[in-house]
Amino acid sequence: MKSPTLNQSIMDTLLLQCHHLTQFNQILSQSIVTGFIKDTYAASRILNFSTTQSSIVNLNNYSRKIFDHVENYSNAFIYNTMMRSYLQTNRPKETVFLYKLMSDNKKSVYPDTYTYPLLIQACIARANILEGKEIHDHVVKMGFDSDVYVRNTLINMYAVCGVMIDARKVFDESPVRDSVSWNSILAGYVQMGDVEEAKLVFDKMPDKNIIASNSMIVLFGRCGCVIEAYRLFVNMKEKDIVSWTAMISCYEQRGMYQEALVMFLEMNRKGIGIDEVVVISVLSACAGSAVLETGGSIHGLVVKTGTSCYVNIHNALIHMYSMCADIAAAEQLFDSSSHIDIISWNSMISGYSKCGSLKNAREVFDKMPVKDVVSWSALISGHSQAGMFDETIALFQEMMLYGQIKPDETILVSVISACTRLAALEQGTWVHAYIKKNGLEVNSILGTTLIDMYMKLGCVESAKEVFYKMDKKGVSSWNALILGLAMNGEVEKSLEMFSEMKRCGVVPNEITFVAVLGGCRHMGLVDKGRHHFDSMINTHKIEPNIKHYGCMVDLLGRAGLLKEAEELIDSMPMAPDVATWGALLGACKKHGANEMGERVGLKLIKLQPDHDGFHVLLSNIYASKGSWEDMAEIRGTMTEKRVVKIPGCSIIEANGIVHEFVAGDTGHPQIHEIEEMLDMITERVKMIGYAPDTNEVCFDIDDEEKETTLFRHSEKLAIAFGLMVTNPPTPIRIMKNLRICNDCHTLAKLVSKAFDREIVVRDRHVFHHFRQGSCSCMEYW
DNA sequence: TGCCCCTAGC
Repeated sequence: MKSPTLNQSIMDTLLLQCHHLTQFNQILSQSIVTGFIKDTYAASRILNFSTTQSSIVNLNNYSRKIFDHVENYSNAFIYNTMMRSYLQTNRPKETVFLYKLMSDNKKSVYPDTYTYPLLIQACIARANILEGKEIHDHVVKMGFDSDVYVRNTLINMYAVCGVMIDARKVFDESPVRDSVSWNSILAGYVQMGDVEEAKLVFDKMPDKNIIASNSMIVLFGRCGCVIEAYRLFVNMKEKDIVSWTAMISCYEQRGMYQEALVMFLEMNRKGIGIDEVVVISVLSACAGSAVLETGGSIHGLVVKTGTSCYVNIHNALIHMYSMCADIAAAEQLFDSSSHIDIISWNSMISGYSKCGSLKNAREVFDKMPVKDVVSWSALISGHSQAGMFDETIALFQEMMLYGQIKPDETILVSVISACTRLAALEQGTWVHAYIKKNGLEVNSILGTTLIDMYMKLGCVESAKEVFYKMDKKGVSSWNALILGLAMNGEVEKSLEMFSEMKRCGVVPNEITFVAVLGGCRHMGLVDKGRHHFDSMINTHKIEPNIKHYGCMVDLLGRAGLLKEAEELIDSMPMAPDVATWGALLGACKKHGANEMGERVGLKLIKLQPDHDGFHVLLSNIYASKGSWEDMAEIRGTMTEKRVVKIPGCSIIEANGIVHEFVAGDTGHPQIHEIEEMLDMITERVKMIGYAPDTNEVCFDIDDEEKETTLFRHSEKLAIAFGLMVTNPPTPIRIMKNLRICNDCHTLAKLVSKAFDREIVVRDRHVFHHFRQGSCSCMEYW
């Protein structure tokens, strides 16, 4: 019986004015006392209120109370309302439970066409496709499968679960299809990234509504079809904020930040308005392009429109300022946050790293209450980019020891590059083993980083293995392989891979040609070098850059074609740099072209007065022709200008520790043993024909002293140490900062034979693999 | 009496 004091319209008014829990409780108790709640209409109003006004009422505490009071079950209505309440408050399990309750209730209430869409949504929320299929069977049995709402929800369910065959079946067999049916099936293909099928569906659509068009723009954006996205966008009869946002984020994701910003400005001019989504997208574009000005004015706009209170926008602003290297603005926002989100903490780490303030980055990191993989990644890659390779590896080890975080691709790439730079092969191999053991995906970037590491540390076979196992090889992967093979003396194989690359349809870029020409240079392949240089310009339409010219000058110069090399320098469209002249100077030294050498050397010293190498080369040219006075003058200039000859330095990794030797070094703790070993080496190699090549030491000193200086070359110390602390068949791997000298080269060849050990020396330019008395460089370096 | 389906960002 209805109370005279409470009816539907009074209740509606009361609920409209209800802003506090106490008021709600009054309405509820009045409904219960008067018995008004027994009516489904009243109960559903109260239920809906408690679902939508979660800030006032916690539905969990009330739903069953309200539901259990209902007596009038004339149809499924109250069940549907209840199911929707559960669904909207993220309790899909209870939605399904209620359906089961309804099916075996004794009041003979049956599900209707409204029940199934709710129920199917509950299955989607539970990601339970098996349950969904069961419901689909019920739908057919109950005869609701002709209802367009039910069918559309089924299409949607199959589509979001990725079962496009079933989605398509429901779609194709539908007696009636409305725009939602088309949109739902299209959404499935969009989600799968199936551009071809999506295009077919979209083309067939009778009316290309705004939702479908927006989805297509999103899909084109994700697949990188920017032009198609734009074509669709401009042809749309009407556009909404979603269309604009989709187009902007399409540009943003392809790195076309300028276009994204222009589009945002146009959108503003047209008075479309802004929301949280578009602001975040355009702030990402500002962050990506480091356009601080635009970022700042968007910040102003955000404050004006009051959207700055969203935590996501706050995060995006901090990220934008960090990436634009305006660390002060980022700090200000960060410090003013009432609650700091982990994304903002991470942005601050990246921001400090970007500014090179690694100390601050570490401080922020240490203060963080909870760290995720992004935090570690920002810190580790920050150190790697700052060239702090020891710290990069130490942080990685710290992270692994901590144990909670699985490294992501950025971290792995940073650590592997650090290993490459430090020649820490053991550590690098460990990281690779970790990747394999954990089945992590080796994508193009990670694979290329691994190839680069193995190649630069002289492990050609391991590099090749990585290359062949890669599913997607980018042009950089091929470049790393081609460059690496050439570096390791396998120039023929390198050029073969270059042909193979072209055969696979991969378009070479300018870096590829640096590698190819570099390979020709290492082996003195003048004709091949000329051929590739020409084909780069004429076939591949790549303008040679200064590096390509440098390679060619070096190649021609080394082959003794000094005049042609100098002519090439004269023909360069850009000003030759020190490396180009340096290559010619080196060639002059090699071929005893003292006149040209003197000319080029003096030019170089003018160009870069503080470079040690040119002074040394020039003084060596004077020394070799016996012009001791000129040489003394150069040495004098060097002292005057405080040009110091960079000492030769070799590093060798043994049992996980990197040992460094400098020429003339006496500081190593095991120096006495090393010297004894050196004596033994000398005796053994002298027996098979070694004679010290004292020409290498171009100081004006006597022969005996020359020999001693020669024996203090860093690579000799490293070889001796390597023989002491490693066992065959492990190769002795050494990295040298300068080029290996003639004498050390001869000695290494003989040691590899006399001691039956492989020695791998990476000098400033190439690898030398010494095996059984010969070297992979074929005497050409 | 009423209620049910499809679109965008980090």
